[in-house]
Amino acid sequence: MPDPMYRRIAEDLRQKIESGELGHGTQLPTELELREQYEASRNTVRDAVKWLISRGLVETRPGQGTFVVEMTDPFVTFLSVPETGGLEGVSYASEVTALGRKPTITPPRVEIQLATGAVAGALRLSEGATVVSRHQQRFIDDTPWSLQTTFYPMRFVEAGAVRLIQAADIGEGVVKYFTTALGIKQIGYSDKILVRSPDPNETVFFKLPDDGRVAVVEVLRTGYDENGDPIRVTATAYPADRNQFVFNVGHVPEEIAGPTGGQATPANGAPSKGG
Amino acid sequence: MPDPMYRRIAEDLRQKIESGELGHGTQLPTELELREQYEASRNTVRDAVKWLISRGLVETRPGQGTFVVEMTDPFVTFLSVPETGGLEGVSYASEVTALGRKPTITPPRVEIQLATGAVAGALRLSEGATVVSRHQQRFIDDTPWSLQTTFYPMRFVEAGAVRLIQAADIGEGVVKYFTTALGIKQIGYSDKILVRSPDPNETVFFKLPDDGRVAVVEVLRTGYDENGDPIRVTATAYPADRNQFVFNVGHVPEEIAGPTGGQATPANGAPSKGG
DNA sequence: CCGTATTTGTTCGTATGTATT
DNA sequence: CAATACATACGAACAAATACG
Repeated sequence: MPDPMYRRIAEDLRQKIESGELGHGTQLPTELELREQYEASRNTVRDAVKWLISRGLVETRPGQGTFVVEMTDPFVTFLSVPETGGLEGVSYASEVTALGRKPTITPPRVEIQLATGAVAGALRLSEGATVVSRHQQRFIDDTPWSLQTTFYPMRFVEAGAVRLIQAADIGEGVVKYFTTALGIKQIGYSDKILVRSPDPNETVFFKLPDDGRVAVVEVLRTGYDENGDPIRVTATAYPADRNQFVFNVGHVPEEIAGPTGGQATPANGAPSKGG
Repeated sequence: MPDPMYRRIAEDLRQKIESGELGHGTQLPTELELREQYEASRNTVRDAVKWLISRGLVETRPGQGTFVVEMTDPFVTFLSVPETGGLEGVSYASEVTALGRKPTITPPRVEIQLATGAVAGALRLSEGATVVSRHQQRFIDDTPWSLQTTFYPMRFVEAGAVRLIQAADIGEGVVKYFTTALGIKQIGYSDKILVRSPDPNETVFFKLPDDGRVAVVEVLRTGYDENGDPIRVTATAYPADRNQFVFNVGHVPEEIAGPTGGQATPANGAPSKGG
């Protein structure tokens, strides 16, 4: 018996789940039943269930039981632009409706702030410089989907882009608005993607389990003008368990758009025999 | 008392960690000391510590104690190609050495397999068609960094690209080899990024904690030729806690290369006042 | 190398609270 | 209201890993 008992119980249940013997949504035996099946104490079977929870394989519902998690089909976000059409022409709304879902965006919450570390660095401002932040919550089919905050240097407002500090959506997009209002063109952007644990706000908004099991993907997009100067930085947070991201480079056939369904790992594992 | 006790203990410790009162690498009070400080039982303070572990804030070392985790500075992978230069000209090795680290790649493990769901779909082959897989383990400074498997349709081998089925690295890159050997040019690729929990192989190779807390980022890259036909699909898995990914679109200034250090969320949270 | 103290890991028992049916 | 099922909390004992003399 190399492994502790709660691990052996957990591996046994895991095998039953992954083999399909316990399908999505089905209820596991109750703690009392597991205790009898494995001849362990209730605390020990609870440790096994906790291990499964930390893998995202099951969830517990007080008063009901323990259930194999249902897989929601992931939403795919395109972070690159189609070859045809201007830079970043597609908006959030068009991305989503194209897939037959109903997008919602809250009106922006606008704040005037002092730039801190990461934002100041990305915008090449000194710490403490004034920036405008515009924060929006985005939903798909009434499900919370992402939290987005964009930071702009205050000089753009002073130069006449006053709609930045109005709490109303800029329908045509800020990129186009900058072109018409200021003559500033965004000719490129850089996306940095990282995965981290959610902060308390994100946990509440996305209704994530409060054990921090589900990570968030943060996409940091910095836009540049013709002089190579950064004109804005956008931080968007997505729950990692319901999102995928696609980048196309060069020429890619059209059909590679919709969700392709199965995303199981194509055997990145051990060799068929030996190691 | 709204929250359970173990949560209040955990939040208190969390606050001490995030405020810097408990710096990286420092030891937390022992379970016995915590039990005295918070007047709770050992099991309760252990539940609090488990909550911190699941957030990746601390780690326990049997026989030693509980410690605030050390942050390793993340490695940045560029998934887009520089504007100058051919499609996908940069190789893994040059990406890494440019940042002053020593890359290592194992010789490929070559297998002949039957295409399954995801791979068959991406390569537009029928299920059960023959494919060649080439699997490599990649290290940086002797730290396991990624697991990569590329799948090619067998027809390329039959057409003369015999080096695909040799267990030796293809120094100039498979993309270039395809051009010289077969006259096939990759004119674009599509990257799909997703986050999932590690499988047992990845847990061992990356030395991840066996509680599945650290996710892996999987990058699925499908390459296309001039006819829009897929010529290969590469699946690369990275531990989510040590990696970031950068995509550049359009024109982006040169300096946006090195690790920019701080990756704290730039305030995607609640408003300064109210909700 | 050995033995001891310290610290976390595992397992059991028990009691009580809370959510759902 | 009662029954069921999971959540929290306490106490206890022994095992395993580590550090130190």
